[in-house]
Amino acid sequence: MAHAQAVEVTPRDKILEAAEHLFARRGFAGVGLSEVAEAAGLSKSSLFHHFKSKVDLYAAVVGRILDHIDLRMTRALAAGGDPLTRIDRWLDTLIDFLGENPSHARLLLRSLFEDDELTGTSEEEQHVDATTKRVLATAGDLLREGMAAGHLRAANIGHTLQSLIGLTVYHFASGQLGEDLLGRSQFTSIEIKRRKQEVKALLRHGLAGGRAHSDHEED
Amino acid sequence: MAHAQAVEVTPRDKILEAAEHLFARRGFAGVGLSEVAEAAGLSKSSLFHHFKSKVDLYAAVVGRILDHIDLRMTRALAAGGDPLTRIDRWLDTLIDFLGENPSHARLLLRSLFEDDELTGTSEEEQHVDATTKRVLATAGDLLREGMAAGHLRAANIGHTLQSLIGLTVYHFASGQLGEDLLGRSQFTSIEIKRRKQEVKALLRHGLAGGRAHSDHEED
DNA sequence: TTGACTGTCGACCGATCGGTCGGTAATCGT
DNA sequence: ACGATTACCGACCGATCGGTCGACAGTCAA
Repeated sequence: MAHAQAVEVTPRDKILEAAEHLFARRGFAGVGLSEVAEAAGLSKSSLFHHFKSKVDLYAAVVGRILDHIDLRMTRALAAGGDPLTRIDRWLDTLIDFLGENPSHARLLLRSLFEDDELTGTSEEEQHVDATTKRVLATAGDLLREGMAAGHLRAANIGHTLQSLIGLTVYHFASGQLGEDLLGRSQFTSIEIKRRKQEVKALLRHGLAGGRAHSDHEED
Repeated sequence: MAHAQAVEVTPRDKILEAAEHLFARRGFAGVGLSEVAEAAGLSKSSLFHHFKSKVDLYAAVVGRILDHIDLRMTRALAAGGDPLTRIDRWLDTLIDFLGENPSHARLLLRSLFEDDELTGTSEEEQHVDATTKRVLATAGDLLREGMAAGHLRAANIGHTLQSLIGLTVYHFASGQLGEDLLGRSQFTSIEIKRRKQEVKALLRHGLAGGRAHSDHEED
């Protein structure tokens, strides 16, 4: 038990870390493996000892992020409560996760674009697909539950999920444009907190009527 | 006036068209110029006669899309009406545009990611920046106007713009995932219409309370 | 001590990358 | 009729791409 994997940072993890940064910034095709190798402190040949191809490495990077999301979402929902409370906690957890690291949202959004062509037959890629579906199915169930209980307006589930992704993942993936619109980085703790407030307010009241509506609620 | 540019499809346009498709699908780094040349029916060397570099071509492609958006948005707002009507028309116009061609939203979203590094000193790239800022500034003014008139809840302008982009551009850029969630392509006329309804409903009522709220409004 | 296994590496592969160059055919204004 | 300009092309460039291969050091079980 001298070198248990608890503390030790394996070379595989160093590669994944470096690759995550690079893929998030420049995309699958925009990153060379020599670059990844250098950032990970290895030679290019050594990468192929840990991953059998570039697409395999990419899938592993995306899969790791999805695993984190899956874990934290599941944990957030397991805490119980009525649907509205759980949706709130679900949103908080998601936004916190995306706000932790600028690479996360970028990579997730990019993976939507890229994997349309990345064939998708390897084990790692199937895992990505399965985890994505699992996370989204859970969120869909949550919405359905809220609607059935009358806490949520009856809306199209698919479109609503798309809206939630757009409101969260896009925001933290928007890079310089988002920063310009906000006046400061999306990833400062104050802006992360504000994003939660704005998204929740939008989901509660829409954009309508400061005057005609009750606006005495605050977070 | 034998060959006025009204009807004629210039080779430059053919290149832009081909490049738009390809860049939208695989991104800046993922597309080779030989591929663009072939799709446009030209040799690679000829590309450099019309565009001085790859980044110049890319900027021209993005710029052309932004010009279309700018034109149609401006026209939509010029028709007048109270703020809520104009916001509605602004949304309709945007969603119609994004729904017309799957490349549009993809390319716009991709350009957010890519241009963080694409230096941005050329004339074409400055034009892209300027047009983006103009479109967003117009939309921001529209929101401010609606809030000042009391038609809209007082919300953070930057975050609200981000939300609107997320609700529209992301949706049409989401590719296979969005298709899976919807059960059919985002670009069928029925799903485009539905997206308008769902976004507007979200902006009007939020997600809250089918039971406690009035739900007798329909589009 | 040995043989198997793991991790790392440099050298190398064919292919493709963005881009240059010199030349040719057509079209233009004068 | 003619020089200039426009559009296009094939041949070519150095660099980099993803990926392979054989060698070498370290660890561990037998």
